[in-house]
Amino acid sequence: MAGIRAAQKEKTRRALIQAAMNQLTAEHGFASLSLREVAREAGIAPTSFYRHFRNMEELGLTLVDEGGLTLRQLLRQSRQQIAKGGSIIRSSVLTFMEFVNNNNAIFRLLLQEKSGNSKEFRLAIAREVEHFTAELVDYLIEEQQFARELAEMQADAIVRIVFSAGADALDADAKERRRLTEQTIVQVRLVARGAEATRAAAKTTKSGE
Amino acid sequence: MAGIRAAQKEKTRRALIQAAMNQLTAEHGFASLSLREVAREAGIAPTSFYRHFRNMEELGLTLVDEGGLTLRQLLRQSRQQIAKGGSIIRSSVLTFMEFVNNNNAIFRLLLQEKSGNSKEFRLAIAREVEHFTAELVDYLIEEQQFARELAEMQADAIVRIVFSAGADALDADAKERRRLTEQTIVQVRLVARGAEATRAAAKTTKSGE
DNA sequence: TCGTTCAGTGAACACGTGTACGCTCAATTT
DNA sequence: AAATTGAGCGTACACGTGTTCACTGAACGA
Repeated sequence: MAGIRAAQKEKTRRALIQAAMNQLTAEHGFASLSLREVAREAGIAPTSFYRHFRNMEELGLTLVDEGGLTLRQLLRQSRQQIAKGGSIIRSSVLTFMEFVNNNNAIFRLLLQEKSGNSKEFRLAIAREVEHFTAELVDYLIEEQQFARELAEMQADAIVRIVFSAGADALDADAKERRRLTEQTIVQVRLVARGAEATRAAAKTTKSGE
Repeated sequence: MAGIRAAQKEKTRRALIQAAMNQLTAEHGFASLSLREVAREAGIAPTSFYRHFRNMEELGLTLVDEGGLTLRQLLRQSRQQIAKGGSIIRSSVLTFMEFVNNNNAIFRLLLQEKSGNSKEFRLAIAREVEHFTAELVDYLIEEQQFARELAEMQADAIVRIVFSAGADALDADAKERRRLTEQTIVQVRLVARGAEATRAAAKTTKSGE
């Protein structure tokens, strides 16, 4: 009942996934990944690839899924750091940047395929980003008592800024990355302050009627 | 002195650029563009390509340059139009979204290669984006009397938001694109208001010392 | 008018690609 | 013990790729 056979299959499946990851560098993206090279690095014959994936796209979607999984781990981490106190904005941005730093290849894949050539890829990644935004919206409504519409505007803007900064961080050295992180924190606070001012203005208007 | 020869060369050069544009679709990005196909569509032999560009990368960089130039000219125009009244934020965002809509292929190219696999591309596009930001910074300092640092934070955040929204607009239908445009205008105003509040707070602090 | 320049050509080359096919042989089932 | 399954292999094919090279002939400068 050990399933020697199934275990071995899973093992080489992981080898294929790992091989694909390894070949994803700044210079060599998923689009230019070849079935043969991936198979070679995984230590199997090119034709054996088909025992595991119908084609390269299917492998790619698997990678995106795994990337999304890791991204949700980040979200959980971030939420825990908020719970134990400190600046919500600072700790969230720091956690995000740390993720980008530690999962270089995956974040790069997500970024590239976000505006890549496969609609299926684009939709899959858009879904991931929406999760991120939705959780931020919930936080703003429940913890900060923002009106839904204003919370959505704010959250969407913040996510755009943070992801965009994450993209820039990929090409940056350590020093530049620190600068970028601090800048992002300031920018997110700018948005938060703008939303706060907007809320205050709305209240004044309403009470002045 | 007409330069029949030079004129003809320029003509087929334009044909090559146009051919490359035509082949840039949502499903078929620049990376998977082939020299031979581009040459074929331009109506010349594959080998003649080299009379105009050293390789495909050079062609791509030309496209990036042209796209960036066009966009900057449009935005400058739109900024000048505020002299005759109207919201500068609204008209700038509208202009930008119109560009995205009318120059689908180029904007897609900019987006993809922004986080693509060629360092030279990434740098070229980063340079274009810096141009936008720099012009916005100048405007904020000269026309709105912001301090340099605050102007830079603000401008950078705005550019990130707008470009990110532009990216989403590529996959959106007309209705969704309108919603996205209005949302972006609100978000940019959020940032502007946050910067305004920050400036006001700083002045209060200073005069209170 | 005569030599030079040079955009465009066509054949050829070496290479990497995806994938179809039939085979092996150990794990598994009957 | 015998039959079946299926992961992995090796060969082979057709195809598109970038790039080389020697060439043609019209536009050009002297």
